[in-house]
Amino acid sequence: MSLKHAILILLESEPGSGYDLLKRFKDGLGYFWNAKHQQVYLELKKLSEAGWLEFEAQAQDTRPDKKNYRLTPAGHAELLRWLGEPVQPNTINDALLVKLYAGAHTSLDNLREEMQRHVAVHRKTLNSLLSIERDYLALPDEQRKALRLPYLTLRRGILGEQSWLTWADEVEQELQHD
Amino acid sequence: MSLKHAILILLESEPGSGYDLLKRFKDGLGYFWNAKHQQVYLELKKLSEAGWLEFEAQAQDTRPDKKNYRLTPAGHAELLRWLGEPVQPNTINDALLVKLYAGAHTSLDNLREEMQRHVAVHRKTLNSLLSIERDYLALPDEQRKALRLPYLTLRRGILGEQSWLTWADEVEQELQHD
DNA sequence: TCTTGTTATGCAATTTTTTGCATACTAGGC
DNA sequence: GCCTAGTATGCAAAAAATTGCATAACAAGA
Repeated sequence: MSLKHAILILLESEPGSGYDLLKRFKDGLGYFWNAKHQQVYLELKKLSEAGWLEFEAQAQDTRPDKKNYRLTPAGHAELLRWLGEPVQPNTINDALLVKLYAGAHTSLDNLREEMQRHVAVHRKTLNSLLSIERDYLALPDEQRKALRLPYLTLRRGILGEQSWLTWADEVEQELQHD
Repeated sequence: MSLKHAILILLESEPGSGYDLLKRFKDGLGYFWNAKHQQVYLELKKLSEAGWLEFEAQAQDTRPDKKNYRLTPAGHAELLRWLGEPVQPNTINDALLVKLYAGAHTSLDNLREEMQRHVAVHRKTLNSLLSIERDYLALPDEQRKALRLPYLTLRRGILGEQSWLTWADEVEQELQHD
C-alpha cells in the first residue's frame, strides 16, 4: 500500500487541499502516516489523473491559489474496494535500533545523546496526542460515537509512545554504567 | 538511512552470506529491520562495488554457491562514521491504522477479521522474541554483558509487541458493540 | 508421485519515497 | 530593515523498496 489510500480516506472524511492534508498528517495523524509535501502534491496530481479525485482552484488575494480536492464516485468506489482487501502487517525499519545494536563500536556518550534527542521527540508527540485525546473525551456522546474508530487509531499512537518511553527508561538505566 | 548500514552492522558482528542475513532479519531482527531477498542481494553487490565489503565464493556440492561477505577496513570506517551521525526518528506508515480510521465505511466483521489476522502475527512475533530473551537471560554473565546493547533492541521489540497487543484488546472491546 | 519447504542467488521493471531546487507573498518580532 | 515562520504549490533526479520472473537441487511428508 501507499500514500494513495491514506489520502483518499482523509479527503473522504473532509475535502481539502494538499496543504491541508499535510497539516492533518503533521498534527495528529503523523503517528500513523508520514509524507513530505512533494509526495503529497504529486500523489494528488496522480489521483486526479486517475479520476479518483477532482478539484476546484480557489483564487486567493494574498496567497497562492489553493486547490480543493474531493473524492469522485470512482474514488469512493476504490476506497470501498481497498477496505475489502486484507492489509499486510506493517514492516518496521528503525535506524535508531540499528545504531544501538552496533553501539559497542561507539561511545556511551554518543548513544546517550542520541537517545536524549529521540526521547525529546517522543515526549512531545505523546503530549500532543494526549491533548487531542482530552479534546475527544470532552465531546458530547454522539460526536464521540461518530469518531470512535479514529479514536482507536489515536489510542494506538498514545500506547505506542508510552511504551517507547518506558523502553527509553530501561535503556537509560543500562547506559548509566560502564 | 537505508539497508546499507543495517547490513554493515550485521556483517561486522559476524560475516555471512545474503541468505544468512535474511535469516537473521527474519528470526530475531525483523522487529527492527525488514528487507526482501532481492533488496539484500542487490545491496550486497553495491556495497562490494563500493569497496565496503569483500566476499569469497564457497562452492557447495548440492547447493548453489554461497558468497561469504565480510567488512573491509573501508567498510568498518564507514560504519564508525555513520555511528557518529545523528539518526532521524523513525517515520511510521501503518496501513492497518488507515483502514481502521476509515472503518465507518466498511463492516465491523471486516474490521474484526482484519484485526484477528494481525493479532495472530503479533502474538507469534512476541512469542519468538520472548524465547530469544529466555536464551539470553540463561547466558553466563560475561556473554550477557557483551550482548547488552543488542539485548536492548530486543527489549524494544518485546515492549512494542506487548503494547500492540494491549491496544488490540482495547480495539476488540470497542468492536464488540454496534 | 506430487506438493511443499528449504537452500541459494540474481535481473528487470515499477512503485514509493527522499532530496534538492524553485517561486512568491504576508505577518510579526527584534 | 531583517529574519523567521507560515501559506501554497510544484518539477527533476536519485535512492529505496516492492513485484514479477527465473534457475536449480534436495528432503520430507501426504
